[in-house]
Amino acid sequence: MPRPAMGRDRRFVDLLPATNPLIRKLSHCAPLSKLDKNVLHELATGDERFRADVDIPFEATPLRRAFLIKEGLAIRYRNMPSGSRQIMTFLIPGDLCDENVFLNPMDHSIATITPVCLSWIPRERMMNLFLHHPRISAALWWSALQEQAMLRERIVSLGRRDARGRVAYLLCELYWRYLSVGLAIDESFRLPLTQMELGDALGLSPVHVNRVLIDFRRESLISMGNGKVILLLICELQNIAGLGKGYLQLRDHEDYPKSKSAGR
Amino acid sequence: MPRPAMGRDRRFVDLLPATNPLIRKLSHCAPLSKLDKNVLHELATGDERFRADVDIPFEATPLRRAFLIKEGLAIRYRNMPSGSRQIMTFLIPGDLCDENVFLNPMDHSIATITPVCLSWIPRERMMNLFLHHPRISAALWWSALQEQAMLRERIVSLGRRDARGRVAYLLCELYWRYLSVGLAIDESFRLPLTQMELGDALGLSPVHVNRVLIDFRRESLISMGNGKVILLLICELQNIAGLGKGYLQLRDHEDYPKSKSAGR
DNA sequence: CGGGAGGTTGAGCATGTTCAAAGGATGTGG
DNA sequence: CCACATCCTTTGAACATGCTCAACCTCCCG
Repeated sequence: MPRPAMGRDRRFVDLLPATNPLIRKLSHCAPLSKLDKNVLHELATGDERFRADVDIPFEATPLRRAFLIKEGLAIRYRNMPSGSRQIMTFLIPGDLCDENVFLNPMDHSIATITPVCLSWIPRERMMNLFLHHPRISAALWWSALQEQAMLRERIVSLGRRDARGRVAYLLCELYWRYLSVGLAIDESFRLPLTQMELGDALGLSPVHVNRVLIDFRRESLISMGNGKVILLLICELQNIAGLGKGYLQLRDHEDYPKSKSAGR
Repeated sequence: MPRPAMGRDRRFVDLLPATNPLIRKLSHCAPLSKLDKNVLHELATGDERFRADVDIPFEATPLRRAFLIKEGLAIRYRNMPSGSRQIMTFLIPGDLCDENVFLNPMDHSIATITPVCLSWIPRERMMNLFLHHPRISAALWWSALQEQAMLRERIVSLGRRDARGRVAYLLCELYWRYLSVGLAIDESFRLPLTQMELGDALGLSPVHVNRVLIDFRRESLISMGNGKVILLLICELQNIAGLGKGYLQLRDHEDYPKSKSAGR
């Protein structure tokens, strides 16, 4: 039986997003005007590229700023004194990361998994958003709340799901997130993670991740290969994760602000 | 040896906060003008009181709104199909909870632990904040990011800390949070949780929580009784949790917006 | 062809779980 | 004021899920 070899095949960049993933994501959060979208489009300035498997440096730059992932996959992680590592979050295109988030300098680190293209957002430009673009402000807040919900869901995973449930949930979460920025096709998406990285995200040992994945494949729940995953039976995966039917789909705004425009 | 009886002594309400905890919390996030503070003060309208150990109902009200905890302790939790429960978050005075956060209707529930006093914030008033009070907007965003950091820290707990580390961290987190809204005196604060509830928050069984707590007391790290905890050796607790010295203290804004006032 | 990274497999082990029972504290009704 | 009921804590012992360690395998790439 040929090995699926899911892991490091990191030469590819993401499937091309038709539209700016940040705009796409925030559009789910609040209705944005043309102007808002333009502002967002010009928010993130010069691109900077990073190789795979490197830390994104911070201390180098004294001034704090945010950045936006444009392409690639990164992680927010923390090394424990014991030598183990916990991956807190995967950062995918469209994700915004404010360094101010660091409660303490180097509370954690951010590293690339694949090659990453990101662009920096100076502090004052971020502030201008709040001063002059209330709908974007609302969208940012709302988006932060959605991310909170995702983090809470991961807390549930680590707290109360067994290994199978955790793996199943992670696959679903990543699928939904990629879907919401237009980077999943059908039930498949790129997942260039080693089993060790998966373990570090799931609070499991790599070998146990391995066993679960093998089971899932044997049960025809998923199929992997070439750094891509296909979720063959999403419903069943949700079941294993203990989620109701459409559990974590990102819900769009409903009654969100029909505010008067607030141009710069 | 007399039992410390930490658990249910829920008759007391919180120590009286000298000032509005929300304002107190957001002041850490961005410099607020007098006006901002007034707005915040009048943000949350009619008080509503709940008994201990009841769910806060939502479906009853079709219109979505947020609420603010004014007094008491509540939890955000989820019941798993298996019958177990995961507590995602403790809600303490000053915490804002937007029902929109629910990614899906009843994605999870909110229940009181002690008697709780909260007040509702209508949707449109929330929106006005973003339209007319940019510094508050920024503070809200920033506060949401801080909460994210807290959630990530809990992910680390559940993913990579052993039982002792989890308990130690939780105690520190609650202590810091109470401190930031002025509800901790010295190293002690009210903790009206049963060991079962602690277990549900920590992803541990109640009996194991028990054993850890007993150890901690034997080691004179903490002291409990009457629904109060005293952290006798915070440094050592942080060590056990694998945190550096001042790890999770809430850091204040530094270079945050010195924006022009933006009165209504 | 050789080396390295990652995947697979097995066996013993450990942390934390489950189940069960008993002990204190508190509140209620007789 | 006592008896009882309830809720929480404490303790012990068997058990289980997932971990560690170690080996081997496979693929890819230089």
